[in-house]
Amino acid sequence: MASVNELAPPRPGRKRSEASRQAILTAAADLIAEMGYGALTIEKIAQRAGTGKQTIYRWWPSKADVVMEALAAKADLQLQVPDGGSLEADLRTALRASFALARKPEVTDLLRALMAEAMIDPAFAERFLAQFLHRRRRALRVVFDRAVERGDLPPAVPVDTLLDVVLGTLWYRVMAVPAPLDDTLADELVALITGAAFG
Amino acid sequence: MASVNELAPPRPGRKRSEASRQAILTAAADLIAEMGYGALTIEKIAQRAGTGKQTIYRWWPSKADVVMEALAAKADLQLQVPDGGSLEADLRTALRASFALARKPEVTDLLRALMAEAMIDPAFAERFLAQFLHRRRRALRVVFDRAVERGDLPPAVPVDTLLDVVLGTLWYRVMAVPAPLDDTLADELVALITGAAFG
Amino acid sequence: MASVNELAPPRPGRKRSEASRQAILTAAADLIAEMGYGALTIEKIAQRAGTGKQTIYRWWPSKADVVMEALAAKADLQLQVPDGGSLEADLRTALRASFALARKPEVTDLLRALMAEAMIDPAFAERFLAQFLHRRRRALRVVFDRAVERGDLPPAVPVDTLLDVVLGTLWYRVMAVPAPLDDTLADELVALITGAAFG
Amino acid sequence: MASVNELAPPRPGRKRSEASRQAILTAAADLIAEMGYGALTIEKIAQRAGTGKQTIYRWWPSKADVVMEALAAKADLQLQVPDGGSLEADLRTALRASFALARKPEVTDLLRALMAEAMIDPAFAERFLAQFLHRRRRALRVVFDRAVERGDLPPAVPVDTLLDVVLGTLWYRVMAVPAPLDDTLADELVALITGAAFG
DNA sequence: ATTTAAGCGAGACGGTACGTCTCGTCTTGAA
DNA sequence: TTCAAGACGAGACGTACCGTCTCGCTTAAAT
Repeated sequence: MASVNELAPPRPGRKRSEASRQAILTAAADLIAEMGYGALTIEKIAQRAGTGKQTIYRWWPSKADVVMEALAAKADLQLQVPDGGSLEADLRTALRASFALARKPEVTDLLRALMAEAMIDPAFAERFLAQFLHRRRRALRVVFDRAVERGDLPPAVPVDTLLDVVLGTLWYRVMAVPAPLDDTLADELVALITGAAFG
Repeated sequence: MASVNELAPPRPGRKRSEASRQAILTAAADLIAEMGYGALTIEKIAQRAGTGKQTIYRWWPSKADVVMEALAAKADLQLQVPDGGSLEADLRTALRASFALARKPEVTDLLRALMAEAMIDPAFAERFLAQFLHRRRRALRVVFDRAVERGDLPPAVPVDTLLDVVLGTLWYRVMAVPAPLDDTLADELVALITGAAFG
Repeated sequence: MASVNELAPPRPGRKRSEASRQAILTAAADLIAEMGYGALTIEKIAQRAGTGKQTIYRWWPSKADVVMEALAAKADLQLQVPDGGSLEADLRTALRASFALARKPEVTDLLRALMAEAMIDPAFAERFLAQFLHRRRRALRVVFDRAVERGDLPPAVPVDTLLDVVLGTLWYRVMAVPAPLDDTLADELVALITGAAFG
Repeated sequence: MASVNELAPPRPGRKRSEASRQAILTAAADLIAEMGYGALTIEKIAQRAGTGKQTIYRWWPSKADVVMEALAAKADLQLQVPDGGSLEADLRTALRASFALARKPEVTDLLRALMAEAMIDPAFAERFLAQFLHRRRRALRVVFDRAVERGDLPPAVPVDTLLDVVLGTLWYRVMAVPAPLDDTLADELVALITGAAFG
């Protein structure tokens, strides 16, 4: 997105400070790790980053958007699953990668914070779904679409529901359950989905 | 909770006002419906309920606990699933009932708010999990345990993972997806779980 | 001032803290003495006084009103001039007293600050004129009215202009001139006014 | 003012823009008339004038200095009183001219603003007194000095006090009193001063 | 003609204070 | 002892300006 290479209109005035941007994202992530999202404030981010508050308000609509960009800096949002020949192989690959990312402690904290904010602030929810959740959902969907084309799944299979199942399980463990997001869970989900008769 | 039935020692002084308790729960639920959980404050609850703030602080540790009690007043937390003879029947019954409850708009709002708060406030998370989430999880677990006993499921089946799948899907739709929590989804989940070979 | 003794309706809730009121007035006066009115901020007053900002905003409409009340605590606003038998005697008494008050350094600072604010903020100007300037002007006016009754001044004398002359000179020295507000000036003004032929 | 006439070393680089200077002075005066000095900011002046903020900071040490220069553009600061033959005539001429200038609404606003700023900002006070107040005071002083030479006033008369009386009355009406700065006041002051016995 | 040195409009920057909002506690007098 | 009311110390909110610092660009004197 935002490939503004072609005709970036040379606006007047001083350029945005990349150093400040980085300092703000780092400060936000560090503060969440130290004291939790509940205690995160714009003022603390600004102070820790050594910037003015206005520099944050100028570029991000809310502190949750700062956190979302901090996550994007940590996690490649573009999930790519090469064709492994079967649904089972592809799904295992995709889930293990997703789980490995989501269980990294500094990522888990950010995920929880973002989902919480999305449930509280509808305006942010829109941005979070569009820029994060649905992006990854679409990436995972190609695995299922490929399986349907390949014949691994019957054409009538409710792909959206399968996505809800897989992603729901991931998020449920992130949010509500102490059980780990490990390869075992990935394999169990793969077995569940590939083992179901569907019909 | 705190079943003060057995031996309520007759302490001196004025009794707790049940009218105020009800007014507070109602005010909290109404305000969430009107302006969202993000705009909910203790002060607004007190003003709407016509009580003092201290009356809220005296009886609930946080505004999220007020909301949790307001939800308990709306939804019977004790899910009972009579034995329907098969896993398929029991699971369908349980899921349809759960989904019907969770998709009621005034309940959905409260669920979202509580889960959000649980992800932000670890102290509340503990109470929320113990008093709400795990209670319902245990209720659903008997359906699977019964199926294992009955032989509908092999003994080695990872029951906890199945619970995560079912409840995760429920929560994922509540939180992140516009798709409805309807009987179709319940049936698809039942088919997925009962259709899987498991081993 | 505002003797609300007669029928103070017993309002519910906590009473206003007299300790905080005093701390705020003292802090404001001290800060002006230390760093000047230009550097005075509500936040510094609150911090120095050990109160919250809201406690200031709750009781005073602006920081200038705090300063005005701090001045009232230092200077008795009710100027009383006993009848000395002649305009010359009364005027000398009144001016010497006024000048003695106004030249006290901690009072001079507050006077300058209040007049400055009155010229910048029309809403405060109204309060300052009504509650301070005109109150003292009226007190001085009785000296001249008494002189007219007594026959020391002809009935057609423009009393208001004489008040402007006397008070204008006082303020001009406070604001713009290094020359002192001493008894010499008072005597010169008395000589000027009682020596003029008026007619 | 800053007479850089003699040996302006011809420096390289772009010349100061007279258009911007005028636009800034005009914008400052207009904004004061529209919203009062209290709401005047450097940023609003720059925006209204269509200049950058730096262009203001480069040439004026504070916004009050901008206002002072805007006033100089409106009012000739050099008060000249030709010899009219008597103190009475000269003083009447001088006061009527001063009052006529000071009562013009757009001038009154600027005078109030400048005096207020001088009482708040000691650094500006120095410039204001030297470049404005004392300049006019000296111009008026020649009227009294001439009268002493001429014999209209006894040699021992406290000229400085008379200046304080006259200018104090002027400023007091500008600042604190709704009564007009009209010819009547001028005549009353002349009568007061020429009618006093002084001795 | 080219270089060099301001000045210019624009606007981002690190800060500070604003006036408001809400927190959780404390105080008051009535029930 | 609880209740409604409301003041209190605390501190974050989002905004407005401060005075400074780039940024490309326009000028104009010196090369």
